[in-house]
Amino acid sequence: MAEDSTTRTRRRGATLEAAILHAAAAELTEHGYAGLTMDRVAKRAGTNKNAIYRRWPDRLALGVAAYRQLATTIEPPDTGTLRGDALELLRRANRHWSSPLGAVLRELLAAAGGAQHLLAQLPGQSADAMTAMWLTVLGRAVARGEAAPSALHPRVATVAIVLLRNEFVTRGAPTAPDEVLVDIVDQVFLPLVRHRSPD
Amino acid sequence: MAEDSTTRTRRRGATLEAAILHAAAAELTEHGYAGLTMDRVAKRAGTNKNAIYRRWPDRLALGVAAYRQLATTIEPPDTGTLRGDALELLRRANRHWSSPLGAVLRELLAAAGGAQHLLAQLPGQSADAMTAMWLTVLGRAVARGEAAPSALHPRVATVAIVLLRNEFVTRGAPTAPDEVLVDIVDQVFLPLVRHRSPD
DNA sequence: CCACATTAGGTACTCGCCGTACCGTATTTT
DNA sequence: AAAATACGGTACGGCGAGTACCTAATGTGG
Repeated sequence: MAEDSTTRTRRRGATLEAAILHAAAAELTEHGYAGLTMDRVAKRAGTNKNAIYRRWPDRLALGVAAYRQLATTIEPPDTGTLRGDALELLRRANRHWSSPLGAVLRELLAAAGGAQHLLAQLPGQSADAMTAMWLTVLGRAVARGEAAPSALHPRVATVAIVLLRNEFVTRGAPTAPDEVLVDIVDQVFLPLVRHRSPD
Repeated sequence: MAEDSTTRTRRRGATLEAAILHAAAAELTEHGYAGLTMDRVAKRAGTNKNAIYRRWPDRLALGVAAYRQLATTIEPPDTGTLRGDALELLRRANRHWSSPLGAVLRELLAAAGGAQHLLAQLPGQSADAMTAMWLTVLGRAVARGEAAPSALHPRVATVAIVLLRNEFVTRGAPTAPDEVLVDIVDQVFLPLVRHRSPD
């Protein structure tokens, strides 16, 4: 058949799915989740809403899937000191949550409410991954004698990151000053993991 | 004029405002914020949307105002021990966040995004009020010698409640088991405020 | 190489709900 | 009594989610 400039072979399957996700990710960065509309995604992907609804049940699911495209997974740091590792982790989180992408993440978290199956798909958000990272860092510190073994406790290990997240939730803060991160580490995290009552 | 059964003197001003708020509060408890529609509130209050929009700029503002009707302000406990006070505060928060009203609060927080002027109107949510309560309790503990004076630090004082809130945010948990509260107090809060590095 | 099953594309539609406009009428104020 | 104010009724514009239905392209198995 005639291949004029606007005609390209019809996409299907994985190709089309990738195009939709790409379009959704672009819309997400430009307009946020609130401004993510199915019609615009469809138009931008050069297709229509049917193709989207055949793949994702609703707007939220598409939003989560598109966000995953944008988020990168991270490796635990190893600066040699617990203080350095903790600060590095907090700074990474601070950068991410301060970025437009962080704003999108917060919108998605809000929209997901308490739907675990969706929350679990948000990288760096699944409580398990975050906890594992802090336990890794803390485990090395225990081996170096920088922290008490009894500190290897999920709730203790993640105190710092939880406190930082709180800064974003309660203050509507766009970004947390570095002093806050230092404060969290020096006033809360390090005292907590160092001197622990023998229980 | 004839007063048949359906005719009552037309309400205005504060009377009407109270009726609207009452209706909105009822809708809020029955359907949550997501299910709070202006049309239903108007109908339930026996008026129409005009009367609402003359008073509140949009649905969110009405939702916040209605929530305030439902939420009660609280006094700091005084059980005689820091552990008792802390547990009591956490249990109160747990009860509230577990209740339908707590779900509404989370919806409102999500919808408000980072709009301080609205966040500030949510009782028990304004960071200041919460912080003040914990500092009060902690101050008494310091006076009793149960905690180090250096623990009188906003971020330290509120650690426990922040951790509990985190349970609700990350797990979509409907309620936190009491063991979690005890764990937070004994594993994190008390160790932190008791043995602090002289710094 | 052809019949058939899939799946994309196009379009139009329903539905819910926010927010606004207009206008007549009751109540208050002067 | 007249004027100003605020309520009540109703209708409407707009947007966006999700659905229905049909046509056309693609791929697959015989």
